[in-house]
Amino acid sequence: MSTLAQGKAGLERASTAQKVADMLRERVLDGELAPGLRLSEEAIGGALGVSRNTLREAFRLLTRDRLLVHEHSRGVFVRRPTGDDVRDLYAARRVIECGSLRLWNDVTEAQREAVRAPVRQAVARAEKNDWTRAGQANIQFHRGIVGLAGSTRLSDESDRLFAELMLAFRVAQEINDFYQTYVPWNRRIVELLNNGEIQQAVDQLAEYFDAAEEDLVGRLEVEQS
Amino acid sequence: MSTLAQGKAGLERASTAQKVADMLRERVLDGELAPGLRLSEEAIGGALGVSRNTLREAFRLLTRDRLLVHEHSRGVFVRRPTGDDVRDLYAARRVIECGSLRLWNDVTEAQREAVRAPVRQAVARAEKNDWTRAGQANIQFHRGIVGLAGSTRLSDESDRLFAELMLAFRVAQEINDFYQTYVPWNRRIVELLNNGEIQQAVDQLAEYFDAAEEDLVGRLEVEQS
DNA sequence: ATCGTAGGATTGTTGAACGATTTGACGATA
DNA sequence: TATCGTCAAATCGTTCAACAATCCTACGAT
Repeated sequence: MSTLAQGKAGLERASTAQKVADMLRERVLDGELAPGLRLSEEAIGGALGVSRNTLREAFRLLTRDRLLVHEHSRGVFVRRPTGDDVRDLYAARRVIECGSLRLWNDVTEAQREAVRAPVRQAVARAEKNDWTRAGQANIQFHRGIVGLAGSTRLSDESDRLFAELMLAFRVAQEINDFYQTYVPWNRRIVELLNNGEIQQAVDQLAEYFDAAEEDLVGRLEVEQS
Repeated sequence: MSTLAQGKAGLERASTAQKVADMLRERVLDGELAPGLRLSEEAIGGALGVSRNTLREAFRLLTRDRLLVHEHSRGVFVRRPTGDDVRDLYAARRVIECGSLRLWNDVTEAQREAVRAPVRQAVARAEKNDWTRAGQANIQFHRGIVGLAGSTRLSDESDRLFAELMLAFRVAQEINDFYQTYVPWNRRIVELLNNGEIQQAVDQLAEYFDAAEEDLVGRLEVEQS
């Protein structure tokens, strides 16, 4: 029964460490815990009402997700992506997303719609100048692309890359206006896909990555000083 | 100074949890800790002389690497990959490695050599019927391919995929004879690359994945019962 | 201004403790 | 005989307190 299988997910009690990690992840991604900030075990543990041991387990989880960095005997810090990190990030995205996009003709219609729908949303939100939500839709667009590959492992890793990129955006102070340039670009990619011009769509996506990377790295190195 | 930079890596004291995780990782990958086995906190912790808290940190690390699975209030187990896992794994590898291979003409000669050399090694070892080392060289071949992308994040994730695949091999009981069929295949791929026939090489690699996946899934579902 | 050095703060790790959950065996019931 | 509670033992989840190891800072000495 599918209903029972669904309920199972809800039944799985999340461990305290997992819940703490989820809470901290949100705080990091929404910017409340800024990149570079040191997370004191005592302070955070006290504020959240969990023991140091449990908190350290949560830290390990987020360190593995590359949201925190762990320095021996110095503590954990909110990751502060560098220009090199961003280059590495985009090198990975180029391979993953361009490779996934090439599968366009081999996937289900539902998978294809998971690429198209977020672009429509992004366009609509951009017209209302709601750049925050437009940005979220943009991420959904890229999640949809990776989803074409049909691998949860690949999708999970991509989610980590996206999260890390969000941190880089924060360092570069370009939360809102970044997507402005690229929404039409995404729209064009979907058009090419709908016309069956897969190779052109892949090329466009690659160019998008080139431009986005250069832009972000540039702003980052300025901020670095 | 490069010598100083090298020394730095050695200076970084690894935490106890990290060392324990590394030791357990070896034991899992060399088969001493078989897939499906439950890892008692008390037994393992006692044998290794570390406290339960530290051991649990190590477990978290390996769980994140998908070598262990954590079931709430039941403990951690050595992962036992299913047919679906293998399909997911290969879906990811197809995208990552085929996408990386396409970059053949855009990378340094050293990167290309990191693909060729392991194949020569694998061939030499296969001639001596040293299938264990031939298998290791085969992995180096695929690591080399991913390395073409130049992303440590992508390479790290691929290493996790490889490790998980080793577990699947163990469940399928096909440690030694598996690579026998595929060594010549890899040789052919390198030949195509050297001749500049990138697209053909990518196609061959994709076919290799198809065959390997089908083979492995088949043996796995037999073993499942 | 640079270089030790001592002291305080924080992390690394341990061991014990106790509630919560799972497991498996033992009967009771049909 | 098969199924269903019930209960005890084992194990996990989490906290707490303690101490060693390490890092950071401020203070002098040169």
